[in-house]
Amino acid sequence: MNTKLSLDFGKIIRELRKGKDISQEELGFRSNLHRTYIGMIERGEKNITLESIEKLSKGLDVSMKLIFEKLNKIHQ
Amino acid sequence: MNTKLSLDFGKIIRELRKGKDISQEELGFRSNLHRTYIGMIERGEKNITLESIEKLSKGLDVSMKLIFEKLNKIHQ
DNA sequence: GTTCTTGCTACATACTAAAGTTAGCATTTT
DNA sequence: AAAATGCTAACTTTAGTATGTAGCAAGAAC
Repeated sequence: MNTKLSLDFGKIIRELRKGKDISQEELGFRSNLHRTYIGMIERGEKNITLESIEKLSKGLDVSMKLIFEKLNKIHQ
Repeated sequence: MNTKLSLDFGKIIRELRKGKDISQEELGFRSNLHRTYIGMIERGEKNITLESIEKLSKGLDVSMKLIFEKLNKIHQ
């Protein structure tokens, strides 16, 4: 992957995770995704699906709406 | 699939498409996705990826942010 | 009023690209 | 040194593409 979109999305996830001050592993637990997969997402290497976006949003305790509001600001 | 999330997402896409008064095939052309895939998404049968969400949003001429605002209202 | 189109959608199947999951080790950071 | 992250590689599952069939509605047409 590594498209502008996946890179921008990863940046937002990393920013939100750091804002909560938790590790990739901890976010992995909270969102039921593997820690290495979290890393791939943050690096923009994967094209995440809707279900996984929802898992991440729950793990980060934010709404998907918020994620896309942030994405809207930095993307394009 | 056919999770609550994919069903809710599909409902919003169908609603937006009908609002533009275009067919699944026409939306397929505009978003560079296959016509049958548009149908599957609207029926909640597939777990769409971020890239395809962006394609759909461009084809529908709305922002991803708007899609998730609408999703937020009906989902959960 | 029953036959032709015509357009749209549902649905089945099959293929191939890539998402999702995991393990292991290297590298960076604190 | 320990904790966190990067990175690779292998594997399973599924998204996404493609083609084809069937059904339904509306409308025109003879």
